[in-house]
Amino acid sequence: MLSDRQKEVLKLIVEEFVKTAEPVGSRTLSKKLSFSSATLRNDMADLEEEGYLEKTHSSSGRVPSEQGYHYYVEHLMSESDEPIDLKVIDDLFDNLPTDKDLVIAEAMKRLSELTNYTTLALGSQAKYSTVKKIELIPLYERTGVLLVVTNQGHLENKQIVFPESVNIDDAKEVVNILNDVLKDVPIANVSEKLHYEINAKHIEDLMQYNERILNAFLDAFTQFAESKYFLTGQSNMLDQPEFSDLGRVKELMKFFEKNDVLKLVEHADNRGMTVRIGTENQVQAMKDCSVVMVPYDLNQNEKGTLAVVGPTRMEYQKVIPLLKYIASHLSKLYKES
Amino acid sequence: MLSDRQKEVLKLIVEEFVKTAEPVGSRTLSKKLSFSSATLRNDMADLEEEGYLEKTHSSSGRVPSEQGYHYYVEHLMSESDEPIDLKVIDDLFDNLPTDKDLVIAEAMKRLSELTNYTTLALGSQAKYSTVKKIELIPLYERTGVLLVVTNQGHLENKQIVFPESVNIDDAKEVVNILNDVLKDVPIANVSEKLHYEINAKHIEDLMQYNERILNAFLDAFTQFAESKYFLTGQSNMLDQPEFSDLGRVKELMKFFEKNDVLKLVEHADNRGMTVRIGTENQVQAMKDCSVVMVPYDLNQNEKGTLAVVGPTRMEYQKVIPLLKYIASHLSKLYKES
DNA sequence: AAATAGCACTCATTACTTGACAGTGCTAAT
DNA sequence: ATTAGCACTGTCAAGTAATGAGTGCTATTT
Repeated sequence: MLSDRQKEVLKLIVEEFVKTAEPVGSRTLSKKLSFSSATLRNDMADLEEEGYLEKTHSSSGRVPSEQGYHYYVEHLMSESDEPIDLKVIDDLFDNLPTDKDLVIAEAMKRLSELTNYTTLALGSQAKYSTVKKIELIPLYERTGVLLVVTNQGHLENKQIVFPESVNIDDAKEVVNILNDVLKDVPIANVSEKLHYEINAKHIEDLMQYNERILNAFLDAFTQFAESKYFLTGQSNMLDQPEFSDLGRVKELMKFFEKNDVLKLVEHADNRGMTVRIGTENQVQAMKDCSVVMVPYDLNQNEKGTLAVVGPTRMEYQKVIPLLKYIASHLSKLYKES
Repeated sequence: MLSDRQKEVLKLIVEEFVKTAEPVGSRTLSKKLSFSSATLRNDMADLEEEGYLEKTHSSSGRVPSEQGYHYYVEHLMSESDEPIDLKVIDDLFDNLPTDKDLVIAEAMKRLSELTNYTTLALGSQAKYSTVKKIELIPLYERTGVLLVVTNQGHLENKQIVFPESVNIDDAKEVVNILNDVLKDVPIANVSEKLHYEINAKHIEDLMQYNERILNAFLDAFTQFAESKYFLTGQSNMLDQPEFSDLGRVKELMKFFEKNDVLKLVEHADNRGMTVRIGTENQVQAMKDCSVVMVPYDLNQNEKGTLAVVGPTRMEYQKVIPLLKYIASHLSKLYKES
């Protein structure tokens, strides 16, 4: 068990290190706590033994370990002294853009500017919704736009060019049949359903020489399955002193460029905040980074995720309330509509 | 005027420097050219005086100047010795995805992998096309998706929530009127036209208490005006030795993250290749970078732009033919449909 | 028993020096 | 016109030394 003073020491070390990015020594602490540096050195040695602190080298000050950060976030963190400025966020929700995706994107952009970290948002994932309507909008004799709309208002579109053998009325006929067959079918089951019904409804031949439409159609569904995400403020990380090493920077930027970022928010607790610190992220490039995730409601069944990616030495005090604030705003927004 | 030998010297220096990123000295050159180093030193001094070469410090080898690169690209560059591998590109155009935007994105992705530089593509810009169809797809009693399709097959959609005072039939009525009024109107003129017609057609009151629809609608047009672009392989630049300096890296990454990248391809010659070297890009962060741009046909009136962004020390020999090859493929693709 | 003062010791960081080396420009010889 | 030879210049890497922040331990004080 940690003594009260040890807790206080740990808290101060985390906060000091977050602020300065320099290992914290006993002298610094003794200025804030009315104990001599020797006394605090003993506490620090104990905290290190228990795994809450680390040294960068044998005669350096202490730095919080991953365990130390966790303990801080879960037990020691208090309300920030300077109250957080929510104006920029409130302003957005007071003057909502009409496009919901834009709300998320903009909120996360502002969050990333406010915190100087990178933000990641997972919006509503089309793959969990059902087909509402399929439509073919003709443009010219042989081109048209194929639309698929889901009950959640997601939309995928494909421009298609018909082969000469197909006239637009045939194509419309196919679309009508598809509408009948696929209405209210969950996106995930479309492919299966389609194969089954193509036989049952004897539209096989119509489909066959309309292969192009079928393909465009299947393509649209494939794209639904890809989850869209918003990643903002990648370059903010470059201002963090932990990325003063070129190798690290490369590694991180390449990681951000890959679509692997989504792995970061996998298996997040979708009922409350998740904090993953350093190596818990299971990604080499992120071993000095923390990810704070908060779920938000998209509708009764579905949750999205908002996350902040920063150095382990992150201003948790500031990030966590901000994230929760935005998540609750978004949840409310989706509930209303 | 440059003597033949001087041209040869310039060519070799450019190619050697492109390969090694090290200033080229007279000894290196004399191994490839059967003249003594002293002779070549004289030529180098002349080339420097004429502005084709530079020194990094008083006793260093020579490095091409911006003018030197230009001369190389315009007069000295020859076919690459090792023929360029077009397999990866051909493969894409042999197995076309149904979505055209995807073709561009994928082509540029492959180009960026092939060259290890960053690529930038400007696709067809909706703002130059005309309104083909406006549609409202109802989802539930009070929500729907508003669609605008252009003659080029571009599409913008907005999910909208009606105020209680509006029923969906009213909304549909508005959409019908808009369809009449805006059909074949260029996107750029929509706003003007709309204001004029709202008065003329006496739909003012319908519109007024349907403000939300009108806004969603105007939003859709605003989004059309934003040009979409594809930027790929940003982190490739980090492997270039010119970006071994953290400050530079930061600057570049921040530049890529802003939407300013489009400035790079502004005023490009849309009839043929444009090469902008170093400071010609008018962007601080790009002062050691070159941009090679090639236009491609989207249709009779409209051109897109493909560009490669790399260090000034770029493999022009490899990049230029590849870019042209992809541009011609894309032009053909758009012509067919 | 808890807290503190004092001291030897450990690393990291910075500044400075040095030698090796790759290259130049110039002059004199071919 | 070309080349050999040489003095000179700047960069880079390795080595050295001084500085300083911080620790652990022990003996002493409260």
